[in-house]
Amino acid sequence: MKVREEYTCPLEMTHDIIKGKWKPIIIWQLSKGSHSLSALKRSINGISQKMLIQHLNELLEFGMVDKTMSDGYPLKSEYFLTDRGKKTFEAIAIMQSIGIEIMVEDNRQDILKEKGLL
Amino acid sequence: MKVREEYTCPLEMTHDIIKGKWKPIIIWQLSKGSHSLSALKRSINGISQKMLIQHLNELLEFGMVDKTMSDGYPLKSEYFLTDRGKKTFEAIAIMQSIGIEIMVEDNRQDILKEKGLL
DNA sequence: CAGCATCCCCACTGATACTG
DNA sequence: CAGTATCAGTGGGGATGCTG
Repeated sequence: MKVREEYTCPLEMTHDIIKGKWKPIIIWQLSKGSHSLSALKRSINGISQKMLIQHLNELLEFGMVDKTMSDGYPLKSEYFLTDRGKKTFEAIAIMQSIGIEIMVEDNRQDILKEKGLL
Repeated sequence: MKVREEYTCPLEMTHDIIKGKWKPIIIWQLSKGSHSLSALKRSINGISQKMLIQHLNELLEFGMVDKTMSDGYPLKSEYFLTDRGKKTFEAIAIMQSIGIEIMVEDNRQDILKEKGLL
């Protein structure tokens, strides 16, 4: 993932972390209790395993996510949000509420109702 | 700009709006009082005029920004946040504060001090 | 179940030059 | 000042197949 070499404003920092297509949803699902790769994959509509792992690794690099591994079989790894990741979740929660408002204003509540968000 | 055709979750909606490289900073600067193209360009480090206009137009499409034009010379146009844009600014303000925290934790306060953010 | 390696494409970005 | 047009590079995203 390509990030600016120089940050002239803190906003650029957070944006570089958030801008990946799947990152907000991954953080969202991590906070909702999905911790294993397979659970995350199941809970995120349309993501491929490769993209999931790639974005998780980037979140690891940014210190938003931490990971535990067991070495026995079957393999089991767990991802969870760090404090920094939890803080970032707050921003993502607001993004979620904005998305809901926009969909309501645009009369697209159908999807929200389907998902029990309304 | 490419967006998902189908939204399975409101978060994807907001993310599609925010993901452009310059959009958060543009919204930030709009809320800080830069309204003309030239003022925005001056206040945003490293943006080209083309990218500025392109992102502004996308924000117009999403209903985050509105615009007024006068037809005399010299040309004068003004961009400003809609209510929806102001709401989105709230999320961006949080992103900004997260960025500040990260830079402090990573001992990169130098930039923040330069800009009077600390 | 968890994760890596390849290959490919297209969308985003950016530089430059031109117009009202 | 405000905006359009064109062209080129690249890296993010996705499909697929393999490994422990």
